Amino acid sequence: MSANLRDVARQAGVSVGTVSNVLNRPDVVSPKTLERVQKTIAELGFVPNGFARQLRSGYSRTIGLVVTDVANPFFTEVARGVEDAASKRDYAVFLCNSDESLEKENKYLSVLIQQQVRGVLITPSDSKSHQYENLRERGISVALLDTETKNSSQCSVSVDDVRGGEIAIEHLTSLGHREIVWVTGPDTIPQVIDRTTGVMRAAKVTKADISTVRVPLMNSAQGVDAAKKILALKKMPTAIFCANDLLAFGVMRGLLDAGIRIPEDVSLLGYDDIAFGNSSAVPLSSISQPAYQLGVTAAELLISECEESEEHAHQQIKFQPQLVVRASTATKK
Amino acid sequence: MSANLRDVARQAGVSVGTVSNVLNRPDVVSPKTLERVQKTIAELGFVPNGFARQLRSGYSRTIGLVVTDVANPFFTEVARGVEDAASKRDYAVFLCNSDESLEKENKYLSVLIQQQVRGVLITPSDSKSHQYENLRERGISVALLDTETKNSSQCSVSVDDVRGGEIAIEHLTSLGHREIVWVTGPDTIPQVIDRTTGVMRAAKVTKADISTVRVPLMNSAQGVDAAKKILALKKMPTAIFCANDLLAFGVMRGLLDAGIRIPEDVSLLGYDDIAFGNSSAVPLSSISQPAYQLGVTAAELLISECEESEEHAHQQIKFQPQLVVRASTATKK
DNA sequence: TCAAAGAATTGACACGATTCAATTCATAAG
DNA sequence: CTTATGAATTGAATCGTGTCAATTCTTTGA
Repeated sequence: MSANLRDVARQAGVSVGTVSNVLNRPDVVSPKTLERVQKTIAELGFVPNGFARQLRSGYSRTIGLVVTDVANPFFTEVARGVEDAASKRDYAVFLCNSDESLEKENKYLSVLIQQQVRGVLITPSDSKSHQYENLRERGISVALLDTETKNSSQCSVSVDDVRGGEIAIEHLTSLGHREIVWVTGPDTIPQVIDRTTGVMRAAKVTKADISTVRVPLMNSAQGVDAAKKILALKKMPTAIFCANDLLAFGVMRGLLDAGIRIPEDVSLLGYDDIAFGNSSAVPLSSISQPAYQLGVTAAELLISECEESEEHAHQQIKFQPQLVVRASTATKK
Repeated sequence: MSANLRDVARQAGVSVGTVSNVLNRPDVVSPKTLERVQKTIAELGFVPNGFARQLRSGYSRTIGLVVTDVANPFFTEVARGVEDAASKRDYAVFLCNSDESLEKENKYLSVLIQQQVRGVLITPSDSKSHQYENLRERGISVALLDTETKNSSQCSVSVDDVRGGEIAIEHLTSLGHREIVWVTGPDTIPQVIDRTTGVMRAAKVTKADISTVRVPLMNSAQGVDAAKKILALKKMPTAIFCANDLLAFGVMRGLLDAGIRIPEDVSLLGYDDIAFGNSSAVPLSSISQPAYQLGVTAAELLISECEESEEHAHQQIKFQPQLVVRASTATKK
């Protein structure tokens, strides 16, 4: 079996306390012993047992990241940011996938509690959930990711989704579109709620006519379904705005297959600006979000909250979305 | 702070041993006490401390998954399979991203050792690595994912990459192509090695002429670079085969931007058959792999190895790739 | 009513690291 | 050569749970 602290101590001819010091406070041990112990550690291939360490210290160096869809490149980009930032601080990341289901989300939170994570970064799949208090009572920091928090008792890092919705409608109306279909997911998802708010607000100002097509999940298969629903409408819209790029790709495929041209017959706008956007059948115009940056910022914020819990001031950081125009949107003919 | 075993025991008026039995062997404790203790557990919101538990038992219910690129939809699909299967068995998954770097891979393996994972599923970023022995000595099971193992002392779940390479070249040559460019990654990556073997073998049989364009990473940005290199070639090929779809998307973009038509001027074939394939500018022909199934199978195999380490017989499972023809490949004119 | 068998419960010890008061060692000043 | 001081090292106690031999309680049959 693998070596433990005591083995190292015996081998190096020092006490376990000293070995522990070598690992955690190398400055208090003499250079000579330091070197000798480190050599022994290397020889035995000793790796400290994380559990024992954390059992004693009370804290782990692990954080949980709960996203609604790992298959969505937007979230993998976020995850990459989280992982890079965490790794820099020597934290490991548990990546969990809630699939937009509150049930799965709660299940994973339970698992994370058992794993005694130090903090959790979560993209809530439902606008109201009280499970988070539960975590905090256990001393686990929680920060909201890609969602703005209502109460200031927690950190959040988000992108202004209301503004994103506005920008989208402003863009489409500036191209002359007034008949717009808004393709979106369940109205329990925070991002959906906010983007809808922005859409409706901008529609009022620009006198655009919005009809909503709602699907249960925000992936590209559902986008194809949405396209069918749109084709079945009494009156075809002149523009379509989708709550994320995956939906938009599905809609695009559904429409192209039905012989509808983009953007000649209908303009199509996505949200997230995932990398594939410029490789799609018609390069997709979209609302861009700083995904990687979002992840990095969130992880740094969470870890700093974990480590300085007393003097930590909760922050709500909000990034601004940006319009990226490619080929799928054009002026109304 | 949150309650522990001792608190529950005191509150319920029993010993810690009994509470522990309630949790782990409820059959040995009397129904009356069982109920009382369970009620107390609920009242105090007690959740067992995973560390202490695992420290004592020596085993965690956690596995590590190391992939070369989380941003690649192929791997997120694999990861999804792993997670679903693990979750069914009550295991949590650490998802790590090696970015095709041996250094990062080793770093994550260290982290996984510290986290005392029960097993590791890994897509090696280099064909030879001895770190795995290190894990096994520590009692951590290791199974290879998406790579065939040479020695039968470990499990592996893979797709026949040699055959995949052959299928690809057979397809292209059957369309009349003889001048083919093989766009691929570093020849240290196992998949690259195997696919190259298949390519060369089939090329010999079909008398095709293969020239290789090698890029350091297998993502779509590198694909764009590869397209530039291809355009700079003395003689344009009539077909291009890419080691994965991301590369192919990049190549596609690079060529289309340069005014080259696909498949009229050149046929393009990818590998992985990721979901975007049918949404791309030109729907991409590709070699399909059962990604989700790969993940599920690997996780089940690994977990069964973990739990029945004595009577476990190592298995090498190999799936077969399949050709998916879309619009990016056509007969040579 | 009593003894024996079986069921239920107990509680000390172990897991492997961290912590910190106590001890030993090294150095410099008197 | 002593002593005072600070640096380095030690090792027992501790974290929260699982295990298991030992103990107590309950039931059963004569």
